Amino acid sequence: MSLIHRRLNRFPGLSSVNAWNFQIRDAVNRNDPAESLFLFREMKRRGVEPNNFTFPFVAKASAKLAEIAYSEMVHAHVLKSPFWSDVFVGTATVDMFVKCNCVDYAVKVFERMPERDAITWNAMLAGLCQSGHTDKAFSLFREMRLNEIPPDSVTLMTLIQSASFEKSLNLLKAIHAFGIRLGVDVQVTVANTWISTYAKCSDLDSAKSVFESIDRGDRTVVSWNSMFKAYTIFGEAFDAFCLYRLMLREEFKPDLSTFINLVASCQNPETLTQGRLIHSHAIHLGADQDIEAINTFISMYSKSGDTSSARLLFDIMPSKTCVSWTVMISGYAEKGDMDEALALFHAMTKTGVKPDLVTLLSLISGCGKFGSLEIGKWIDTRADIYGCKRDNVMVCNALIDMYSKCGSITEARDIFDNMSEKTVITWTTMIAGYALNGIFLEAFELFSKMIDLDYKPNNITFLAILQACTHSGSLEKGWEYFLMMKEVYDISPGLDHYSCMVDLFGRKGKLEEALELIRNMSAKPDAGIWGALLSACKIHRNVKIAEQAADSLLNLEPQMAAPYVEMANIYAAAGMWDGFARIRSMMKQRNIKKYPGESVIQVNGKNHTFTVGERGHVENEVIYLALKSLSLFARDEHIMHKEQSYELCWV
DNA sequence: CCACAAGCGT
Repeated sequence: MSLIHRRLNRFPGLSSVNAWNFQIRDAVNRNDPAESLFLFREMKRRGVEPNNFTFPFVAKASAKLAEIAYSEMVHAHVLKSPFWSDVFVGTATVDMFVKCNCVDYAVKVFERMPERDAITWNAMLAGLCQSGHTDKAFSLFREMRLNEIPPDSVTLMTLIQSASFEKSLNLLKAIHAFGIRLGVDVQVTVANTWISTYAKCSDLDSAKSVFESIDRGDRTVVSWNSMFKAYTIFGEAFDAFCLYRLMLREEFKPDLSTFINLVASCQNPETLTQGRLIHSHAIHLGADQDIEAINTFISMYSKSGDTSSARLLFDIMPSKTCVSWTVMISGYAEKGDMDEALALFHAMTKTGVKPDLVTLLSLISGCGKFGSLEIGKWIDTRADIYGCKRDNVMVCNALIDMYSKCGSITEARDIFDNMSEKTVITWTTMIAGYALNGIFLEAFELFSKMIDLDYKPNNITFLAILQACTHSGSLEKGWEYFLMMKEVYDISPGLDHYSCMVDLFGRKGKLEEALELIRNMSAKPDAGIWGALLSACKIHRNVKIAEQAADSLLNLEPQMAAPYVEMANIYAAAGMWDGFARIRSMMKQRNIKKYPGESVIQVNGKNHTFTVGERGHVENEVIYLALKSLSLFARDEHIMHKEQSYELCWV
């Protein structure tokens, strides 16, 4: 208080409103909204009445704080003052409520304003667009036009946000066309927004053509960066790299975002070299010291399989954020090194960095993928300690997935049952869990329950339920779901769905039907689908269809050994030795080699490799004895499942 | 004495 006193007394004119106004404005501009609001209260306490300039400043401060309680207070003061009808004050209030995520309040203020100008309309429009009230936004926009408020470039930018929110290409094209027809001045910023929004709406070509339409001289580094980001979204790492070279040739200076967007396009081992080049160029230009950039580089290395480079960068970075730790942890978790991931997690909490949702989710999903049930349980019991409540839908979904992948289906179901709020993903995960664990009746039951409760299944839900059908051999049920998907939910089946159906028909020996289904597909059948048909032909010894399947398969992937081997076996089983010989010579001619499959399992951090027919492991005898008893056990299980699926025929 | 409100890429 004394500090304030001293500061206030330094301004002789502080008895006047203006002096207070400047203090309040300065605090906002210093990015100290709390101080600004404090000064406002102090001013009121001393009996100085705010004027029409005071409120917009205070509203801006409250908008920055984004606390509804403060905003309501400011609004109450506005209403009590004679300036509530002022356009500036009203617009600032609308904006304040928008920034507090209180669109309803903003609308109320907007509707009561006796006078509005273009900025008021734009502010209101932004509120509706940003909060996802797209329909309301467009009806406001129509009203705006009826009131003959000419839309400007800000209006246009605001509307683009709604297209971005809806991820609707049609909407975006409509707004783009509208902008062109209206002749709104095309500033670079507008063009840059077109680029990134086209990319978000999955239209890379339009993004490219907008970029190319900007005059060379008008392009800014943001234009280039937006293009890199676009290529990254589409996974076009090489195009991004070529564009970067062009950028340098045209003597543009890359900035931090350039590197962040550019290196983000390198996500797999094939692009590792390119990622390295970009990283070294960033070092060369001194753009490798920023924490966010380093995080992106670490992510690039670990996703490309170069964990040691990732770790090196991680270890030498001077300070680490939650993202840095999370990127490194998920690098290990995705690779299956759960022990190292967990060790790093401990180190993270020890350092005092609080894990966030992403940290937990990547750990949990790693446990599921690699069957680390113990670690998974450990994280589960501590989830709320680390700031992620166990009632968080995403955490619960991940836990259901983890438990069911580890075979603990009852624990998965327990979480499912205790969730206060479920999404389609929750249901899908649970159904997939049952399918994976061979508990098909539950999967089907859950699916109908889900529909009874008015959840709308999506393409992944249908994939899960079709997989349940495939694994239980329930052809009729599968066909029913397949039709339901198209006819009731208007979801066109993807390659995976077709693959399931081909598998189902194939296993039942209905090879003609399977082939017919493939022929009627709208999309081009992929290797998985032909492969499913081919292995079905092998079971049911149908040489004719097998030849077609193998033929299509070899057209798609001529270097893949499996179809040759499969086909050769089919010929052999049918006693067609000339066919067999033809395949063998084809393999020889095309230099196709079949490597025996390997199976790797990690025990206590050591890799153990097994190949077909090989008995070289030190503990060979124990292992194969255990394996034998397991397969006897599995046979019993199998019979049980078969009975279960017979039951289904009566349902 | 001066002045206040809207939009945009990572």
